[in-house]
Amino acid sequence: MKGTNIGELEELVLLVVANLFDNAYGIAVKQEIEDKCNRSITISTVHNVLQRLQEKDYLESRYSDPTPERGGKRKLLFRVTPSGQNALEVSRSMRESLWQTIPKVAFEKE
Amino acid sequence: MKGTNIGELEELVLLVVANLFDNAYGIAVKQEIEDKCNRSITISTVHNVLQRLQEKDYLESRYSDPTPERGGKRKLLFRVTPSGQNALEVSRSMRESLWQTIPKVAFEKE
DNA sequence: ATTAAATTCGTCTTTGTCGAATAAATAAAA
DNA sequence: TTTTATTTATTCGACAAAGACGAATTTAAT
Repeated sequence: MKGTNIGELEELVLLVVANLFDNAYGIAVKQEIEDKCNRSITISTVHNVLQRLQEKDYLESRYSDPTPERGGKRKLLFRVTPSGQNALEVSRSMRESLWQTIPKVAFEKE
Repeated sequence: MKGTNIGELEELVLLVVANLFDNAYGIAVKQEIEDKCNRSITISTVHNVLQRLQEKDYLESRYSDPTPERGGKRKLLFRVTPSGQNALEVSRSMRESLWQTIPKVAFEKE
């Protein structure tokens, strides 16, 4: 079922891109995931996911200008599309409604 | 990284098992996912995920007695473990905190 | 040339998905 | 009453999609 669903890491990356809104490129996303989410991840994994999200039309991208620092080549900047925003909202509300109906007994220590 | 992470479907199934607390077996989980989550899924997929969640120690199981109805063989009933509950709470709060910090501009129509 | 910031490529593991096979119970037929 | 069919349920084997990484490549400043 290629393209319809949204994986766990894909959702996380989508949220992080939204957070970084005007500076969302590979390395920044990696940093944010490691800092805010306390989870280690390699840069190639991040790029892989960013690319797949773009293929699914949940992200769009453009190149920035190079920056005047050593090695400061242009960055591929990402932004969440309306479709991506929708996907995020759908999975959030689905899960929240399931949380609301969990009977208390389900989580009781016996 | 086998065993540590929790996939998107695994999380959904975990939430559904919590919802069905004393009647969480394969077919009931399948029904619940199709009804409440508006998503079609086969019974073998459900069983596969249930089994993997048990291997990860996020679910535990026991057999029920057979029921006196046609074909009413014993069911394998699942319950969320404390570890599974924790996994659910961790991913929920991680995502919620990311939602809280998304700048409004990120989701503005241009 | 060398070093640094970034992205792309190729490969492998884990998760998601299904069809078909098997098992166990009741009901119907013979 | 024993055997055949039907129903509820789980297990098995295979493959596709998502997650993950190391190494290679590109582009810019020193």
